[in-house]
Amino acid sequence: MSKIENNKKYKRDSLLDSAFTLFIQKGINKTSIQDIAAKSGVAKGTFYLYFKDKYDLRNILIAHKASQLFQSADIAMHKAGITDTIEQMLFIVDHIIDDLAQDKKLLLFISKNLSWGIFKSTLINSSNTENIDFYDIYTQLLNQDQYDFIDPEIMLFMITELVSSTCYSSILYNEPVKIEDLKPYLYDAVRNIIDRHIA
Amino acid sequence: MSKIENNKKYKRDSLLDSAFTLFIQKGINKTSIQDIAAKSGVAKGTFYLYFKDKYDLRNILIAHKASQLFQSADIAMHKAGITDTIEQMLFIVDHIIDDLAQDKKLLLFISKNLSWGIFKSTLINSSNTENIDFYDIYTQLLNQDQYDFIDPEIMLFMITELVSSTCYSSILYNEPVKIEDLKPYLYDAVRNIIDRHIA
Amino acid sequence: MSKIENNKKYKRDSLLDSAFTLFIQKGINKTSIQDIAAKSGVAKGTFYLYFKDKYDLRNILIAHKASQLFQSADIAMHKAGITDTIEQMLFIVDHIIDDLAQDKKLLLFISKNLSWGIFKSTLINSSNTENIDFYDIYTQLLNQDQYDFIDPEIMLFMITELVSSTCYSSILYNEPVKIEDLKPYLYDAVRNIIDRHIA
Amino acid sequence: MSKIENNKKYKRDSLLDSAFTLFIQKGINKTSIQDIAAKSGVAKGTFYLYFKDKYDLRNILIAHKASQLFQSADIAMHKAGITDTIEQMLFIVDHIIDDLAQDKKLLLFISKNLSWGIFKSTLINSSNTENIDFYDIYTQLLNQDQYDFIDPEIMLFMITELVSSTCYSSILYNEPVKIEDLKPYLYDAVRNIIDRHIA
DNA sequence: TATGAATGAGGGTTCATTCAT
DNA sequence: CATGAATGAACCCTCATTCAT
Repeated sequence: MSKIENNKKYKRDSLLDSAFTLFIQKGINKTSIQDIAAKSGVAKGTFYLYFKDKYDLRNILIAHKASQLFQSADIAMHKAGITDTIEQMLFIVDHIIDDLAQDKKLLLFISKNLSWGIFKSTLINSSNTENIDFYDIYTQLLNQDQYDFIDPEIMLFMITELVSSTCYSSILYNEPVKIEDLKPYLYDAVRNIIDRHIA
Repeated sequence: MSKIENNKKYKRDSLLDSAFTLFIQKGINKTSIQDIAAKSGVAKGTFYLYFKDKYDLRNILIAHKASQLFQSADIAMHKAGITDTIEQMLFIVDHIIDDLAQDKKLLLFISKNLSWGIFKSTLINSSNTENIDFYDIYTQLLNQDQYDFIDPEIMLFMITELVSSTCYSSILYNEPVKIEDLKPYLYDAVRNIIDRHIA
Repeated sequence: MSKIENNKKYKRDSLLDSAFTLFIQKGINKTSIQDIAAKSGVAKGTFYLYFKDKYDLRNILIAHKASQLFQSADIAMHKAGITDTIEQMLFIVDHIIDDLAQDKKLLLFISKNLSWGIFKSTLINSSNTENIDFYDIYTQLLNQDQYDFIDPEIMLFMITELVSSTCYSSILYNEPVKIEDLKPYLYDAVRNIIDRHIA
Repeated sequence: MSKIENNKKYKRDSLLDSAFTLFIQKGINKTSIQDIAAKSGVAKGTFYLYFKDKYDLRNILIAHKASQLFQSADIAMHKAGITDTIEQMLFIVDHIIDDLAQDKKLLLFISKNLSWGIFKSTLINSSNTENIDFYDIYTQLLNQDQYDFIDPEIMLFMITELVSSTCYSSILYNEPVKIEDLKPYLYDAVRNIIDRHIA
């Protein structure tokens, strides 16, 4: 990569980082392109050389951040040598929750912007080279031989929604209880959902 | 004087209705007060005679709509003569889901705006006379004698979050499956959550 | 005066009082007719039954307040039995300064709004019955027999402008010195102006 | 780059000029930013690239205009070779009065906006590089060796207030007499004030 | 007389987007 | 590639004034 290429990549990343911080601090609607450019130390016009508009940038950001979460969990899972599919799923859930509990800003951003629709279209079906690992995790879980799941996609859907929506309130506001206190009940519910889907 | 009072009530309702439609069509951020007033056939300034700003109106709308849902379910439940607490909960969930399936716009609006935090502060703890029934339902469920629930608030929280987040995707986009196909799995999961909370 | 007449007079005075307070607190530009009406406990429309607009009310207020100041000084002067014209002028100046030093709000209002132009047109030449005494004081001073003044109107003009403009800064902000410290120099200057106008 | 800088300076000056004219014609309160921008032939938004708001612009204008007056008088005074401090003061007063008599609009603007408070804070104590000459004049007058003035600041204050307030009415409205007829009396009064402050 | 609901013009301000440099 | 001055549409909100009651 040439020096110019490097410089471009650096500017793009800088804009992404700045936008991420500002989206969290003030919300996407109250964040102006001027704000993002200023925080990145570039001119307003430069923004348009890299992104179409604020929402284009946001979508890229979501895919990027969510993908990172799953990759990190996947790597840790393999390191831990877990092979049972059910335990793999629980490990990933737990790892992601812990990551988000550490980084509440990230949770705030992802929760406000990530739905199952985007989850599937942007991440799972993505041809985006950045997010390949993520697609792998998903298909590996669904097409494995250990268990014979009934409607595995519904199962994953319910788990995803239950976990993400309860964690949002619990991690960010400790409502109705803090995440550590919620976890036993939550994982119990998840296990039950899985059990009910085994043929 | 009654004529004027009636006229005011009519205007206020008209503004609420117009705003509701526009919030759904374009989202609250892209809806201007000008838009709302125009759709209601009143002048821009008139809006401010009834509401402080867009968000004041939204909060009133959320409380109103959500309260209606629960009241309607409560009434139907009593008509049906259901007395078992667990069956009551499932009946209410089912009734609300059916209402929302009929009125996707309402679902869209409520989902985007109703969180567990608002759920508790606006509805449950509300001293708002409009929403009294709703508070009653909640406390009746928690303080009944039939069952001895462990952490009933966590239980209700998990049920609420699981149901609301899965229904959003399922009713609106039939993703991953349509609501009728999701229901068996969903109610099964709900029942399991309840079972695990019985002492 | 009938009961209705009394009521009308009362409302008018109430509007004048409310406006005076608000003009001082927030300035005339930031005071709305709504504000004035609300403070008086009457409806917005009622304002227009008594005054043409905000500025109509203000002019009436100025004439009224300024006239009061001079009347009060005149009465005190006669009580004190001062007969020498020069001493009369100095007595009036001193009395008004003391009144304004006691009532800084009044000073603020009058200074911002009273010019020599209004002074003459509204007060001196006024056929307004409320301000008759004031006109008398002015003509008495000019048409007396004790002294033979050269250009007495210029003399009064210079005295009025010197006193009013220096007092504003001195009473309100103690700049460059407080009024008690300014007085000796000021009265000395006034006496000198008078002396130079004696034929 | 110099072209752009020139253009910016031109725009800024154009806005200042337009505002000045409008402030005089309609008063600052009735002058909208829209008006100023339109008169300058720029878009409304452009105004905010140069000034924070209307009052920011006004303050810059006052300092600028008042400073010009004193500079012009100072230059003329030195050209005339006047060295006696008392004569210097009278020369400056006379020069400024003549300038203002020629430019009634300027007088109108300055009178409505310039008080002793602003006089001191904005002009005398200013670190603004534009107004340095002005500060010099003031300190030179106060700290000279020819005369030993008692309370020189009070003296200057009284002269300033007397001159500015009488000139306003006289120049603009010829009330009570036109400025040429007032001058003899006024300068006589000023000389007397100075005399009484010599130790 | 008195009301106060309704109006809608108009103000200040922000900001996405363009384009000459 | 990068800039940032300029734009002007669009926003929110206030308020003097009117008029049906």
